[in-house]
Amino acid sequence: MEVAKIISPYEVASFFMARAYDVQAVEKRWQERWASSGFYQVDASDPRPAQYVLCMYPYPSGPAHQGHVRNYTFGDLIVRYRTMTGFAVLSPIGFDSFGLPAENAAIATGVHPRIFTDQRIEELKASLRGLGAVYDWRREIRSHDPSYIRWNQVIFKRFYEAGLAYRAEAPVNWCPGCQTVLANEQVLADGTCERSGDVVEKRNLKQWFFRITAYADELLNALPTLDWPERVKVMQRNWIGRSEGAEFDLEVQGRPDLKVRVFTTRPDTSFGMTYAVLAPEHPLVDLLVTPEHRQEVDELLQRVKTASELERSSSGGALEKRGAFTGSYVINPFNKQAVPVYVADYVLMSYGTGAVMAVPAEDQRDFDFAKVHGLPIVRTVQPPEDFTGEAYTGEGKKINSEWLDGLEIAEAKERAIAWLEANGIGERKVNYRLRDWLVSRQRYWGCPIPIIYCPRCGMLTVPDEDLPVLAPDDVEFKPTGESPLALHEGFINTTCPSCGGPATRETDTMDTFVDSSWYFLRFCDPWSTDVPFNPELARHWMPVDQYIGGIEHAILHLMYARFFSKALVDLGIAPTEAREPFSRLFTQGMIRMGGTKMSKSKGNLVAPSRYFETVGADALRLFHLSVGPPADDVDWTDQTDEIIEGAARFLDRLWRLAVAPEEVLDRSARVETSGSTKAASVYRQQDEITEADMEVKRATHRLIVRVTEDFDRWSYNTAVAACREFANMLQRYLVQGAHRVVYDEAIDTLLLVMAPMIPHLTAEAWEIRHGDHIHERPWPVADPELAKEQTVTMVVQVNGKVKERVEVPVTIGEAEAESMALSMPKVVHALGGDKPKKVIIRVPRLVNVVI
RNA sequence: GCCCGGAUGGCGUAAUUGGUAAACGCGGGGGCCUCAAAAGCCUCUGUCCUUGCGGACGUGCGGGUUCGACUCCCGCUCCGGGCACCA
Repeated sequence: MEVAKIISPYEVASFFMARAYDVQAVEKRWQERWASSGFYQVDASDPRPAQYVLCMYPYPSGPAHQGHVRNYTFGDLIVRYRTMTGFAVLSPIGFDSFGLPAENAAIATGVHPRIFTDQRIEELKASLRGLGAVYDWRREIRSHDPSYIRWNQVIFKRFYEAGLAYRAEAPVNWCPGCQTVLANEQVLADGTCERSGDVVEKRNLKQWFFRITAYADELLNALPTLDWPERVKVMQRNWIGRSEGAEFDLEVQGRPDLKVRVFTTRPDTSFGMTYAVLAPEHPLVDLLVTPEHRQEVDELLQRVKTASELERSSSGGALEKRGAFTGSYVINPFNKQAVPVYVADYVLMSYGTGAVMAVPAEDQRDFDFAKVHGLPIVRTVQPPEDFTGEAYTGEGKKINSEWLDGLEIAEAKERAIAWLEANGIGERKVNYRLRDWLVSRQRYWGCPIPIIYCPRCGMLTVPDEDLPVLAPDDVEFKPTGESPLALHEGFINTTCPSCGGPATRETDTMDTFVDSSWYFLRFCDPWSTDVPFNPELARHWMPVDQYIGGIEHAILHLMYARFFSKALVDLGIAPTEAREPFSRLFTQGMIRMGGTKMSKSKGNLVAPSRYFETVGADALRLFHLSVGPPADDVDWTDQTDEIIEGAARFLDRLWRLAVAPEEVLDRSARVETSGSTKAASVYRQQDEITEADMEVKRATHRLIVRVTEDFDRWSYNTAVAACREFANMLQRYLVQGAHRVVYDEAIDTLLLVMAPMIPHLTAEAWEIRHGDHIHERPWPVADPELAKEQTVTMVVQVNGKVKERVEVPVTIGEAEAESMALSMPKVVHALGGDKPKKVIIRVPRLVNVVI
């Protein structure tokens, strides 16, 4: 590394007073330079290898909150670091700008959602700039931009044409608070809306769906190939919920025209079926109910219909399983026995066939129901002798199962399925918990679904040349809950693209998760006007090398985006490289306050602007990097401000070390000499390199190794610790008399490795020292010889307890280490003249004398 | 209920392969500088016993493996998250 050209402190006496680190001015200056220089704008023609680093598309809710700050600090660090290591890093950003809050604000204040949203975007952009995060702003996308809406609608059409989008009547989750349909994923376990908290109701409506289930197997099978946090992959696996089993028919006694089809994952337990159950919504219920049981069943159905999701699931538990006997019987094909058919709300119409064979001995839900209704229980698996539970689901040998007796479960399953298939009664079947994605929303502030209904021609898509279909601006936002689109005559009424006659538009808009399901592809080519994005440009950048976001998107967004990517590849719109869109994912922890969620009032207290205006963005960034592992949650406490101030103090000290070393000396010298004299010079005059100098040189190269390794393993907190430790050492070195060449290399290295973390200060200090831009410098490379430790502390133990520590060369031999250890007074004393039983030597770290 | 994480000083945390537990920081104590303060600098800070030297204990709890365990194994407790009648 070249010798730094530093402005001599002797030239201007008041140098460091004049050039004291003015946080606000320096940060502003560099933010403007990064914005205007185009340094972080990259194109596919760039000769450097491509990297794509992306933070999740933010919803613009106004100024950034600390969760954003954390996210974008990590993202910015990677962008700057990878750029320094020689990559052309694509770092785009945009805004997930459709959604309910803007529309609710419009209802409350009358301000149009577009105006509201654009204001919020400007506020968020200001926060991002204030943080010093760098982006290729030319590529900015907003969901509500007509050019984006257009391609959203084109993609919807392609999905529709390929059978991936369809319209169906379905019982949907209706939130009375939001006055709209919710996806299953937006309904919490207790049956309330994740957004408003209202109890969600069931309604039957014609809705638009995306056929994500067509990709269930691929979404599941590709998970192991992804470099994602294991827990996110587990969540996705559970959400897809693949289960293997068999589906088969049960003949209805006395009704040769009817059959009840059931799905089971345990075909081996079929001999233990003692009854069958239909979901209340099952179409056969009406046909199977005998007149004498009609009233009882009707009462049950009535209760189920009015019961909210909440009641139905919470009462579920174990005991109060509600059900009624239909009066009909079905024949168990395995043993030809007739068993009663019940209707019960613990069976769901939406999974499998909506009907099950009940085997109480091997299924706890069936067991609970059988107990309440006095139904027989027949074991088909021999439980262990000490088994004290009710239903037994463990391993064991088959019993009471005729030709399956004595077999293990897995083998019995295969035989049972083979038997069903051979006899034409049923077959092997795989079911998924994953449902198709309901995308219809009865809302204004979203992407309109490009469909026209013609009384003569039926359902038609809007021709490509007429896209985008845009929502009209002249609507009234009223708290009636109905979408303004459904009330706007000018929007609804149109002409049929086929026959030219009068027709009406679809008034539903798309779930905003649609917008965020392909934006990362549009970022590759946000300028294209003839296709959603140029596939060659997408091929160049995709897949995203590092995707960063919150754990809260582990299931929904990440599943939808994977589905979209696969579908777009199959439709020929995206290149195969995009099939799995995010090769590496990092999910950061959440910011918590007072142990729970951030309240609005408290949330305001931690607005980042408060720190930008005082300690500066670098201090806030340094705090977020150092407070703990990036994946862990952060508790925002009383201590937090003090830690941030500590970060600011460190920055001041780093500034002095880099551009005003004489001040460091001055401040320390006052202690050393009680202020009577000042050292004559910052640096030692002698030219020879001493062992102390070599120690600093070696520490410098070790710093490069440490920080680089820590960056690569997402351990920013330890990278910061390494830098602080190094700075502490440099300060002592300076006070004790530094060799100028060694010191300059050390401080330059420290600035370089911290440049991705605290870009403003390092850029300013570097410019003063060298006159050029630190972020355009290459990442430092350690000399492996220098990075090696020369000496190490060897521990001498007696029976595993540390007795002595001694500095030894790393090259120490076993014999030397042993004799050194055995001659130590404490070891000699412990031995008391005896020979050690055993000596364990692990050079150069440890000798353990066992006596 | 099932599936994942996690538990280390007063606090946030570190220990990358089974080898010095507590790096780095926050807070706190003492000191220097100052008329004084702020800032800065130096220093101490796991617990207990001891005047000191030194010693004992110490990574949620109980066992185990090992010369040696924060780390591996078995059994628990508590906390956080996900799923929750998915047959």
